[in-house]
Amino acid sequence: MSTGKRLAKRSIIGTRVCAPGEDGMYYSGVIHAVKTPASMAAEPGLSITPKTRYSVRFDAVSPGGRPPNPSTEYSDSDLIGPGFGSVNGAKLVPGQKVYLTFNGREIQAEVTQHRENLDEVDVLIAPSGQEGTVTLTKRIEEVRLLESRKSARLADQDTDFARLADMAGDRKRASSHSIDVPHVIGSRKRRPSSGNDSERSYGGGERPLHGCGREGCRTNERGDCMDECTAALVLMSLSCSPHSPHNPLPLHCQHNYGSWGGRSGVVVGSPGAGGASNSSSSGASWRSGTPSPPLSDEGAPMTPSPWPTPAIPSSSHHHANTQHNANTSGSSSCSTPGSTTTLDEGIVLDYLGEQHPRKKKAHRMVFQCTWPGCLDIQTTCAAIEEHVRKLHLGPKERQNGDDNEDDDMSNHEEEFYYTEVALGCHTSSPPTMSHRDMARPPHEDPEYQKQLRLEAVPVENTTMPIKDRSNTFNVTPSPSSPIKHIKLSPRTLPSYMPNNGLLAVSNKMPASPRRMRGETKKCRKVYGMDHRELWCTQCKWKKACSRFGD
DNA sequence: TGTGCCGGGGA
DNA sequence: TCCCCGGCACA
Repeated sequence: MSTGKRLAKRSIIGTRVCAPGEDGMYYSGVIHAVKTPASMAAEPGLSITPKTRYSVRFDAVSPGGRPPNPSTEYSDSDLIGPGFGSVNGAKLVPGQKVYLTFNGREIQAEVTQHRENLDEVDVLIAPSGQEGTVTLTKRIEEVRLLESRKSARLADQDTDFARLADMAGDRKRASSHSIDVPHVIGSRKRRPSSGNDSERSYGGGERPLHGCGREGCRTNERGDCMDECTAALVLMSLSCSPHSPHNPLPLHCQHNYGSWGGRSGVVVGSPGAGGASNSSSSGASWRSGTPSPPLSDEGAPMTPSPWPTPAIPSSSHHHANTQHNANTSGSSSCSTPGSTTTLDEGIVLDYLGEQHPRKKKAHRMVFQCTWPGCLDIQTTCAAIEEHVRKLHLGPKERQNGDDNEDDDMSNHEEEFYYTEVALGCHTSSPPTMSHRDMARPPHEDPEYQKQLRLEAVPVENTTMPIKDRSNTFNVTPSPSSPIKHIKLSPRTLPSYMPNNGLLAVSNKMPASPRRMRGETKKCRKVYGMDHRELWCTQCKWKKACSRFGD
């Protein structure tokens, strides 16, 4: 039975925190007692003073660990967690277990070195889907001592309390000894749109600094800019047609909907492949691999049919009837620039202004492997995929499973490790149809895309695999066209992005995960109350907008 | 006050 | 699971 009221604040008891053990490592646990001196102990959690001591019930520790004595009491400065200190101020010793977001999912890592002067930590990870371990250098604020256990829906938003624990903690309350009631899991308290909001669980923010130089593309104090840029650039190269011939969803949708190689329940809230199902209303949809919401209930997404679809009813002027027959011979993953991509719920991205799907390509495409250290070039899509598969991914990556989307997800990983390179083509950006401009998100603006292309050139002048291999983001050196093709791993999409994450790309990347109100483009605003039928399902249900969601 | 959307509930 | 909506947080 629900009262209909939600608690705005909760006791600090139960808050997950980390406390230092005798070995210098931090161990996670839950506050189970708060002791405030003198008269203020009546209401734990609300009467906290600098002298308050906290008892922590530590989680089970793996063999070899030396958790602190459970009877140890800590002051707030000892603890790391929501409402307490942040990992920024912690000295991480080698062997310290940390969590970080890698390829859109949270993984556990082990600190090998902490360079306090640089605020960097070297961590050892064993990414799923890869053999062996990988050493990453992370910013200290990118690692978390607490495993994120928030709901799936929240997992891709910045309310990752673990991050808040590590990040927001000191940023927000460093100046005060009085402990505000922490951000508690499940709390519906709105996130402040302050600086710490930039702490998103970026799916691919594993790279070191890699600024794109675009002002609107803030690097989030680190290198996460690439994700946003990449996502934005993908708009221009949605020629990354879905791999599976029978899977019509745009790439981002597929990946966000799909499963991600099922790590058995270690980490809740680590959207793997896409890491971006923000709009999931059930909160568990991506965990179960179930698309949520369905692609469209009124829109006209690309149909599974491999042949051209019938004309789309003109009930919506947003639904351009420019479906492109993507069933070109050969691998469907070989994209065709200029195809009109239908995004979520009927929104058609007519990127690059190409209105003529059958327009002959005036250029020749080759395919370049982007696996780190490998720049092998093949002339066919199949060849490069084979190359990637055999040389880099290994045969195990390939299993003949076309029976469901999940298989598609995992079976086409090679797609992410090569890039299509055009040799001497020219892509112009004619103005788009004006009636579509009416509801065009900024990223669909030809001017914006043009700007993106211009800006991408100096940054990615050569094919350059990025450290995080999932972000296979390449711009060819072709002189005639700044950007020919961009392969974007599904994991590249920032995890805060909704299912149709691409639509969320804006020419202004706000520091806040939520758009500022003024710039919010939600279905309600775009279509108005009068055209509620055009709203995305989520908006209709008063859920997080899946179309223009951020 | 309008908006976004969480959480819950009914069908 | 779909759909709706009360109500909270926020601008």
